[in-house]
Amino acid sequence: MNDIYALLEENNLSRTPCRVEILKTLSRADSALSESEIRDQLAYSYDRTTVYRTLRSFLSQNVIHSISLEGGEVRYAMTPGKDKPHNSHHVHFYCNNCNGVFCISHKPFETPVLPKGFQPENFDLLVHGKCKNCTT
Amino acid sequence: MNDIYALLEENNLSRTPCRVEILKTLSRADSALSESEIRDQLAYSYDRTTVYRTLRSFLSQNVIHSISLEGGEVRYAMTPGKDKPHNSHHVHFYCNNCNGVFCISHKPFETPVLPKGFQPENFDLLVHGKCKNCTT
DNA sequence: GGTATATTTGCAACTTTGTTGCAAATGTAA
DNA sequence: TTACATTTGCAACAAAGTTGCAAATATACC
Repeated sequence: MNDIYALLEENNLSRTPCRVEILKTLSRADSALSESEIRDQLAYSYDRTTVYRTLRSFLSQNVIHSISLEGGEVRYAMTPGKDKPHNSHHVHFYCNNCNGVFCISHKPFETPVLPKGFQPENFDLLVHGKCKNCTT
Repeated sequence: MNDIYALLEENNLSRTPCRVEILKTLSRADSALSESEIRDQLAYSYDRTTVYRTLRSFLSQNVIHSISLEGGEVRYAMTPGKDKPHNSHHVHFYCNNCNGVFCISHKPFETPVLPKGFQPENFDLLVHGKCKNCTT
């Protein structure tokens, strides 16, 4: 709980109930949540717009990050180790079975050689498969 | 043009003007297009629903594939080498400058070790940076 | 604690996208 | 050319993205 207050303070975000609630929800979530899942899991119901805007401001401060799935679905999760030096390699895992999305911590991974003229800056890898809960 | 007819035939899709148009549009596109970009570039205007459904059927036949960007934007592009053996590694490049999305052909790339219990099936890598047209 | 100021919320409104049902139009095969 | 299977356009509605504005709330200062 203090972590959440600290996180808000670090990012110059005032401590409002909606913000605290959303961070609590995302913190306790096992996997990344969609906007509507977040809304459904809030203890108190906030306006759609408020949740939308709160997510925007968390995103812009890098308090949370979004993961875009096939077909355009978007999920949100706490940004792990926000304070650590910027990491340009991100790995997420999508479970074909339970539809869960997990942030995978990892060392920078090998990246493919790109055609002449392409200058890479960062890498988002989405791995599809079966997650730890679904591989019996 | 004959390629397009052949592609439709191979996939048991009847040769309708809308389908031919959409494939022509995607074929001549340098980068992946959004649904509305496709609609705008068609020589004749088809109903939104028709374009939507046409894209669905192309997707399900793997004639085209979709790329999901940050924030949930979706782009579509021809599936290169649809007939080649299934490739579980996909690489796309998003240009931060011109917003173009490019399919990158490549050899299978090294993938990071996943935590215990996660069973990978395929890998989608989205590289952000500057594309060949924008690196002066 | 009380107040002034800067933020955040809720609500209305509107755009775009995703999606379905249905009847009319079109493609395909015989 | 007919007969049947598909595809299209249109109406309709849900969900998501987005903005403006006034009311409610948080934060800083006395």
